[in-house]
Amino acid sequence: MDNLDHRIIDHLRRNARANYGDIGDDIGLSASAVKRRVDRLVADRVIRGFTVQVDPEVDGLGTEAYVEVFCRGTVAPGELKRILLNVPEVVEASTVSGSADAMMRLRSRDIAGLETALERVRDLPHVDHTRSSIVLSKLIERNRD
Amino acid sequence: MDNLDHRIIDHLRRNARANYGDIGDDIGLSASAVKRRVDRLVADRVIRGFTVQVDPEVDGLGTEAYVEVFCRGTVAPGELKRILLNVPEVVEASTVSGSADAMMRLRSRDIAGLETALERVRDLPHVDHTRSSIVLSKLIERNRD
DNA sequence: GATGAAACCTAACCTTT
DNA sequence: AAAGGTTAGGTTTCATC
Repeated sequence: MDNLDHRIIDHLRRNARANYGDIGDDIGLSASAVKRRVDRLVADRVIRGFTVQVDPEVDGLGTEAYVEVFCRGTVAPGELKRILLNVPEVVEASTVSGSADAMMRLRSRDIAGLETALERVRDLPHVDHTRSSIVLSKLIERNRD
Repeated sequence: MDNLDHRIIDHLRRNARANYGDIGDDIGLSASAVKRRVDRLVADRVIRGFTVQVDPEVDGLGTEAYVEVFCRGTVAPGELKRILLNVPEVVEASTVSGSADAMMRLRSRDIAGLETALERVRDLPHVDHTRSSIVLSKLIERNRD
């Protein structure tokens, strides 16, 4: 992870479909040297994937909520992950410090979709209750994912 | 924006560097038909850009927290946005339903960086207090951004 | 959807440090 | 060894039909 790797990542962040020659021209390496570095970055999981930024309206998932999950007793993170993966609306989930066991981000078509997803989460084993904050309007979104 | 466009976008979400031929094989179109559609999706700004998902440690932002913001009185969303933009650690912010006025996601180098960012948030005008949940481990991350 | 020329990817081989 | 450059082939892109 030297300076050249950082500059390659910067370039790919701006355009993940850039060709190796152009990246190389930018940073002063040959195309094949760039390819070798990109391959290594992918193999080392420094680069997790190449993706596309899409107009949110497109997939009809305009409704979002932050939901804290409170469990009964102690639940291992792996177990929690396994059970939360059953709810497709769960876009993100992390164990957190504080009184909640986990924080999730949910995405759905509309409020009704959110409601059914929340019912499913509350019916999962170990889950005691949840506490939701429905997103009213997005103020800031600085993409670094 | 028909079903084929959706399937192209799904494919690109999984791998933004996929070639047109492979996408075509997946959905039953020729490479050139796929290219025309992708070009159109980009021109129409349905596809906003192609980017890369990188290990957060790489840019030294391995520590993450969800933070609820509670304000004194009522604050307009635009005003809240303006003041939160002053804190670079705020990666995401939304107004939310419930007792908090906003939910933020913060990213920083380490816990100390999080602490100073939180101090800055609490010192902003209108902000009364905050409630933080520091991420211990990420369980799920289904990318839809 | 097909065609073909230009551009690109990629792996093997060579050079340099 | 480790990292970059060069070459050459097969593949992909992309404008045109």
